[in-house]
Amino acid sequence: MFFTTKAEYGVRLLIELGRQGQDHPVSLKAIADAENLPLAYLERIVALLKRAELVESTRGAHGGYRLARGPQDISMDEVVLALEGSLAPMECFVDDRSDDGRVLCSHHDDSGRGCATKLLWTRVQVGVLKTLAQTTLAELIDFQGRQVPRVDDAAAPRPRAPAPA
Amino acid sequence: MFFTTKAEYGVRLLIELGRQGQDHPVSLKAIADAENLPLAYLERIVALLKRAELVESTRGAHGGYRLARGPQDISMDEVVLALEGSLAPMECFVDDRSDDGRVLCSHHDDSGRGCATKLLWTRVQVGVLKTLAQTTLAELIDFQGRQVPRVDDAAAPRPRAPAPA
DNA sequence: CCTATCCCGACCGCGCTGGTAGGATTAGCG
DNA sequence: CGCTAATCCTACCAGCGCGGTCGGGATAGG
Repeated sequence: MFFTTKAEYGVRLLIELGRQGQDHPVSLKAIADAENLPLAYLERIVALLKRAELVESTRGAHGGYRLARGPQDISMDEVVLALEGSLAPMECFVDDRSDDGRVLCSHHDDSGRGCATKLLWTRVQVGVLKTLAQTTLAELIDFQGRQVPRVDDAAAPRPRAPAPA
Repeated sequence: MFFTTKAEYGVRLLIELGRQGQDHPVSLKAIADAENLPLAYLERIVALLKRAELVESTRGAHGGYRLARGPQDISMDEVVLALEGSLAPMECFVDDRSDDGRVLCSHHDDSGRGCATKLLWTRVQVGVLKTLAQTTLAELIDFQGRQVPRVDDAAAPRPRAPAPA
């Protein structure tokens, strides 16, 4: 499993916020009901999004949350990073918090030569980060709008058997 | 964490086998010593590789393991798939074992509309699978050979501040 | 003041990961 | 014919992180 439900729920939450528009705050209760998610758990998740300045909150009665920016300005790398902490593909990767979600392998040398898996995990990580960065919240909201359930709606470069049953 | 140590150890194991050449079998003990890994645990890992027909074994004294094919014919998607089971980015993705490691989301509909995160996770998964498929064992072995420790040796498209301290 | 909401910290069961233990089987070698 | 080096197999176990709950505090509208 790459990601935990934190990422899943968090993204669902953002989508729900995006659907509602940014004029009025939406209560967590409403989102929890709509998406059928545990409210108490959502509270902890939305806290992560707030710390990352992806959502803003209004306290008190009729309060709630709203997106801090337009959905087209929210890319998924920020979101997933905020929710999951870091995106290390492997345990030995250690966060250097330079600017983006890059992390580095801490095995510089066991037994003289460096660890060869570094190349592999780095490639994977860069790939994932790039994929996430290229997907915006707006896309997901839009996707959910159309959604006549269809596989291969993603980036599915599979020129294969075109004839279904 | 994307991957567990099974993937890490398994890949290291294959690299070690690749370095030794395919003429004589290499004992797990030797690999465990060279890579400083727990032997008993390696046994369970190599069993996965054997089931996937990535390595072959010779029993008895002076036995051991060797690669089932040349390192340039072993791509990492096969390897990681064999070691980790499936590559589902999210829990709701369920293995359909069609031909490659693709898996599908099982939430076809909650509350009418389909789940919007599907687009995101599918993209990530396809990306990872592609990255893995494009990396061969031979590359990793070769990479370890050169290895003057260097970040940005992977696919690092970051034209940024060129001047370090 | 009451209530809806955000906020925060403590707690907890469960499953999986990483690792161990112990033994059975197989094959080269003296 | 045993000894020993190796693969093989199954059961076991501790620790930890995930997913989730609980209780209560702060805050603001009616």
